[in-house]
Amino acid sequence: MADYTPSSIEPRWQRIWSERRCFEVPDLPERPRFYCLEMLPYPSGRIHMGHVRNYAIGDVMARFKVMRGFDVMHPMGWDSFGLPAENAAIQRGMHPKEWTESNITDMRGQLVRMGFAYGWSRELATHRPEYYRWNQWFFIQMFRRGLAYRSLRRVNWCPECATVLANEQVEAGVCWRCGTVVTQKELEQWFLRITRYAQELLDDLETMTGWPERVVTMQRNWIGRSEGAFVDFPVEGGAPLRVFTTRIDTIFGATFLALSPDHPVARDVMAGSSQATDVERFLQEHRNAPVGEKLSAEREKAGVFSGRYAVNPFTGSRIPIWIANFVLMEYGTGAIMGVPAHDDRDFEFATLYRLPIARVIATGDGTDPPLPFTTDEGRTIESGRFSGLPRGRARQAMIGWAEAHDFGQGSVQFRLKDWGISRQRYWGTPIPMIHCPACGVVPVAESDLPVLLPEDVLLTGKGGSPLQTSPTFAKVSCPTCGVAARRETDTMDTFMDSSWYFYRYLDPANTTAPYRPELARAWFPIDLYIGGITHAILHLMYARFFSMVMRDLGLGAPGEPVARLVCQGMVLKGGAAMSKSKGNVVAPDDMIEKYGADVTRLFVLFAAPPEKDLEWSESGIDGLHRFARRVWRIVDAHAAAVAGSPMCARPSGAAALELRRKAHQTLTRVTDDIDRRLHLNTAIAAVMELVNALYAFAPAEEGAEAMSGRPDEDRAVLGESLEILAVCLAPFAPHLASEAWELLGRKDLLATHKWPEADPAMLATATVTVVVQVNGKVRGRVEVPQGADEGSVLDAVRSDARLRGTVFPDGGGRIARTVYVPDKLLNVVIAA
RNA sequence: GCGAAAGUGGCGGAACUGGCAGACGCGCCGGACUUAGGAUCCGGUGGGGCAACCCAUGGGGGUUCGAAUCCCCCCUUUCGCACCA
Repeated sequence: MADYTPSSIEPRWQRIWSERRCFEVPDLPERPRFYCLEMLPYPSGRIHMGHVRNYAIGDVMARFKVMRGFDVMHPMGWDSFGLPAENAAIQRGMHPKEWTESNITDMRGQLVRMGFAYGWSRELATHRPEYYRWNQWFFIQMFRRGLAYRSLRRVNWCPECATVLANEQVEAGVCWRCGTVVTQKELEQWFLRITRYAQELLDDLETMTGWPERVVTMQRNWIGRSEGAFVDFPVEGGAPLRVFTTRIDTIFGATFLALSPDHPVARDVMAGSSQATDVERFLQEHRNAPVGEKLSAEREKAGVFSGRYAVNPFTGSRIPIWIANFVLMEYGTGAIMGVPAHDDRDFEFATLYRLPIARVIATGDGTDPPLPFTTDEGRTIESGRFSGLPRGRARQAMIGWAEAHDFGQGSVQFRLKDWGISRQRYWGTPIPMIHCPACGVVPVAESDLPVLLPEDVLLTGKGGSPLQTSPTFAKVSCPTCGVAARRETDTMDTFMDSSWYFYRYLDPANTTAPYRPELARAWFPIDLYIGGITHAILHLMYARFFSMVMRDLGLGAPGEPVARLVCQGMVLKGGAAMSKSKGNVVAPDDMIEKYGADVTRLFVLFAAPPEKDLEWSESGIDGLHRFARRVWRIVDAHAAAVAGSPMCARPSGAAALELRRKAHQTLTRVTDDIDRRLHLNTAIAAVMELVNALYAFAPAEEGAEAMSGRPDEDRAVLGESLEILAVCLAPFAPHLASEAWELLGRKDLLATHKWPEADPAMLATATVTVVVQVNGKVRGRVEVPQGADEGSVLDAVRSDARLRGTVFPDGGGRIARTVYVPDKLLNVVIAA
């Protein structure tokens, strides 16, 4: 008997799958299609257990659908632009491209060794010009449609390194590299107008039933739609101030206005007033506050009186204008009306600075709750002609009044902001724009794409955009008028790269278009997309946005690219995410060496359902190793004895019939668990049960000799059951399953073998066990023919000596009623 | 603070539509085979009485013939957002 040696089995099958191109699909599907996608990795150097889990889940689905006869698009690629490559370059003097390409080679090898069924001919890497030229092309299309524009934006700035910092590079308010306190600076940046699609992005969420509820909720909150109104407050001796409010029904209680310290008129409002020096000091302090602190809700409220007054357009009363640190410039208009009686924040602020508090909402039952009263109940009071209205009616009436008198209008605001894509980084897609002194900002001619990332740059981690250090890159002549002009030296946010890559897989070699639209029409939407919950908001929002834009560009994209989304949980060790800094990393390569790829796959799939976090456990993986060896031994022991046995659909022996039932029931369970429920852990549990049943029927230790003395039908059923075992295992442990298939004498490839249908006759049993309850408590069980009616079950209960006394205490006189669920349960209710 | 998800044996988890709680695996206990076992196989394993029975799915209430599952309140944990006017 040979040992189970994954180190010799696995590479052989990997070679066969690759040589026979088992997982390559035609550009246009010829059979029913299934697009199975996993989030592409950043090529950091090594795959980790999180990747293994993510890709193992996708691989089960892809392999299963291949066997079910689908044309399965199951591609893999590399999200290969990004900061780590640049840092590696700075630290080790290696070019980012060299570092990235070498990592890709290593990681591809690791994925192959895991036995994942990718169509590698479609592999892409986003740092390659043949890919990123289409980022540039999309950018230009968006620019032409007004979807890309320039604007000032505050960025994190390290004065020591003289460089822009990404949010991740700001640690507790200081520069990650040199520890200097990070300040803010305004720079001209490129933006994509995702807000144009805000309403559609929100509306579609209602229909996205294939997405996890929590992701839908997160996206809805992120879009953050609120209905309200703009109101202009006249300012004494100045231009009116516009505020946004969702609570215009409380406007009669507005006792102050508050401006964000970042509001463009904050400085002007107080010019010449007696408060000028106080305001100046306040603004100065605000500007110097560390970035992290500035946005925190726990921050103490603070403000300063501007010295000016505005007029409430509804009441005509004079109210002070304050500048307050809790007012955000980024939302609404950067100015608010303060209604302390009906807003927690305004209340806190008014209390702090002793501003008046005026109740204008009452419940009308004489038991008005204490202020601030912020719920949506009640009616207006002290609100002039609008008094006595329910909140909703008051809002309508007041907006109408403001519109009629031309000092306000109803409006919808979104929390979602336009997407700033400029990065002052090297390792990204160059933004294909040219700054011409005569024509302004113009796009590079499409025939000149791609704008190649220059090689002759200095990477120091200091200073502005690295592309500026190239002696040749920025010098260009204007594509419109020909005069000397300057090339844009910023690069794109790498989220651009990952927003549409799943379309490029369809047509990765296309040199004249990002892809052929008819291919998108044939393959989209993606049937199953699997990835980490960390991308629930940004990546998936951008991907949806891009898909809408691509649809509107006539590229055959559906508005929503992903039909079903699965977010797998994290892989933990010792209760914490595996990370280098914690030193709790388990390397997939070590696991392959120790247990093999199949066992590693089985473990990550068995230990927890896909959506839950998975706690790594060494003894847990031992259990799966044992299981794999059990499978191996039972196949190895009986393969010779069962080879060539004809099928036996209706064995006469009880044990053989029982085994055949078990095999076909397992097939049904596994099929349903994978296809409908995506409960991969219970699918594996079902296969384990089948293996246990096989051992009970024909222990491996007795081997071929014992089987040779058994009836033909035993050998036939054993052979069939072993084949079903191989089939059921094929998506999870494909190498072991393929090897078993071959041992059993099958000449075709299991990976592309047709997934069988269970024999319906084996799914039903002649008799069923019906649970007998008294008043809902289990009192026993009876065996009855399947489909038996209530009377027969009661007869069975009466003929059971033990049950009779419990169920019919005085011959049945006190039975109030019975509840019968056919083939399942009989509940006898006995009156007290 | 707001929002979402989850809470089941010693552990990971199962129980699909309200119908036998604890599938499957780990661990543990016992047995077989053995010079030996950290290999393998077989059996046992929620708790209490050790028998018929009783108790048990974070806690408390409710709906129901029947609740891990549905409803209400509370507790705990995790995640997301965090002054969004």
